[in-house]
Amino acid sequence: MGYPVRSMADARDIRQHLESLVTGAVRAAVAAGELPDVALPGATIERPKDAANGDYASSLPLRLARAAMKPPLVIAEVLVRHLPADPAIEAPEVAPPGFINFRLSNAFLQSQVEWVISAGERYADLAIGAGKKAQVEFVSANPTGPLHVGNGRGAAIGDALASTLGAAGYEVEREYYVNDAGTQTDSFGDTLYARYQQLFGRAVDIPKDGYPGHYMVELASQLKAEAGDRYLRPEGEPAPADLTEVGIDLMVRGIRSSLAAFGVNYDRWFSEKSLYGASGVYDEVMALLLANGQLVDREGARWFTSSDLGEDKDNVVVRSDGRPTYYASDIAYHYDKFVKRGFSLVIDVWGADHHGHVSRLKTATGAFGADAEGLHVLLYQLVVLKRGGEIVRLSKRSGEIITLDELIDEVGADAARFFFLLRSPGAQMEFDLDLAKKQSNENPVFYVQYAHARLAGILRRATEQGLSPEGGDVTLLTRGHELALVREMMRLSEVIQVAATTFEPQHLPHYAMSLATAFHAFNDAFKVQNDSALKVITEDEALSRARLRLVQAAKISLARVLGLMGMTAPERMDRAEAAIEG
RNA sequence: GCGCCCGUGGCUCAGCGGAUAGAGCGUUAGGUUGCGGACCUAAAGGUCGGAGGUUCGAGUCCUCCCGGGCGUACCA
Repeated sequence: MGYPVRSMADARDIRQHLESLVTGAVRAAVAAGELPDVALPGATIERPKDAANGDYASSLPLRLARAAMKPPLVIAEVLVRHLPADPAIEAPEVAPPGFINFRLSNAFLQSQVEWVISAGERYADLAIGAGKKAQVEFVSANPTGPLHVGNGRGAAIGDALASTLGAAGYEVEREYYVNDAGTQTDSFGDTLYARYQQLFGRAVDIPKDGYPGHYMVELASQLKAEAGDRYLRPEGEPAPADLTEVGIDLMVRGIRSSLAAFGVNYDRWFSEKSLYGASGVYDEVMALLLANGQLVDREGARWFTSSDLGEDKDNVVVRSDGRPTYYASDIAYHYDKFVKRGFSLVIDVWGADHHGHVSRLKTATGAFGADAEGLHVLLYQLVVLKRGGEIVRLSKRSGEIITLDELIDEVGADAARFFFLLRSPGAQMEFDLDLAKKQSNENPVFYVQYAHARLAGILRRATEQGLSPEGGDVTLLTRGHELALVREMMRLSEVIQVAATTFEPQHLPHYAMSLATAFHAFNDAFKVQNDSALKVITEDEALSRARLRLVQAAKISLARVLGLMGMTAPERMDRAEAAIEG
């Protein structure tokens, strides 16, 4: 009762707090002549795997043993003697082979419930990106066809990463780079015109390097429906000059709505073509590289002399026909990102088939004077689809793809996102369509969302009974299942910190599952034992309010991580017919 | 050939150089007539592809080998 909640550290800096306690103990031990004056390694506070070893542990004695010429256990005991009492933790313990284990005090854990509630939607926000501008560019698929399932993986990863960086304090922008210039755009336009002409009864073949997919027929139909024969030219004459652009715009419109259906909204759609327009970005960076002596004309083309900068070979930036390559566009684009717009952290989310491009882009980034360290290319591996036990390989341009729209239709955006995020980007993943749409306990998506719905249900029920969490006394929360839930809630900031610094969003869904587990176990504990003293809502009103306070905080935590993943946090679950018939 | 990614229980995959390698699904044995069981508890199941090395300590770092994927364009 009356514990000075605000004066304590919160979950965001408890590790740092413990670290400073330990280093303080080292200084004290050195001053007392019990330890030689040795250099300290950093970051020694860890999370023991086994809860029996406490909430946090320091391995400093193990690291110090050699330099201090003393056994780790002896060092640990010396340090523990010099550790001051602290309200956030119980008495530290020494454990072989030389750890110092810390257990958080109940008072501290209880205080976190209030902390979470006061932080609300911003709970677990960090400041590691404060004052820095970050950009996440993702999907950026060619607007020559609809998005497929693989693009969905990039969308889920990029969007979640952007949200996570936002939570870590960065000012974040989401961007889609529209490849509306270049050779693929041309053959797209040629295909579109061929399909368009076919609709008017002309016997025209699509170009051999064109796009055979059926969606091009649909696109032509859409064009005909919207514009009639306005784009038709006499037989044998070339397509009207603006047809390609109109087609690209239609395609981009479709891509934009697919992504919106997936819950992804961009701050900016950046046109590749704009690099060559009035902005003058392309001319500017090329002039810069030329002045640096990093461009040479050879064999009729213009080359970037990347081999001088450690690359395997030089690369063409201007073809012999005078048109810039994709590489040239990308150099200009990243010049725009770093130099023109001042992002200090730039993340490109690419499919792994582009990995050959990473190194030379970084080299170019350094060449125009930006800090290439600020550029992170996050590669994600292929998606293999599985349906009915069969593997469906996604192949580009085969015309036979499974679109993102179809995936959303079939399994829903939430489930698709969760499964995409669950796997580390670097691992090839198998996407089991049957599992993802299964509305049963085989599906972890429902497990997590159900936990949130249950939390909401409890609060709803309490309100009906005239009970609210207001004024709940958190110091009444002393049972194992209650405190275990608080411990799990506290991990969120660590998860955000790891995800935001390693750019690995897979930590989010894994954390969401264990938070849901902690809640389900808490929720179940009192039911199983049929012990009225263990119910969330009991005759004991004070205890009920305290538990509701915890429920409120848990709901905030779970909603936060669902939000970071771009998933909805449902107040109730709608059971679909599929589950009932089964 | 060279370069990058991946190889962890039956399946799909986590695992910031630390203490007995984890989860979900599947399997087995229980609980649960519920503030929404799409729940909970427990068990069985792995020489972390192989061999060396660094370290007080290696699934994690280094080298080599094996297997799978991708790249190695004046395509993107």
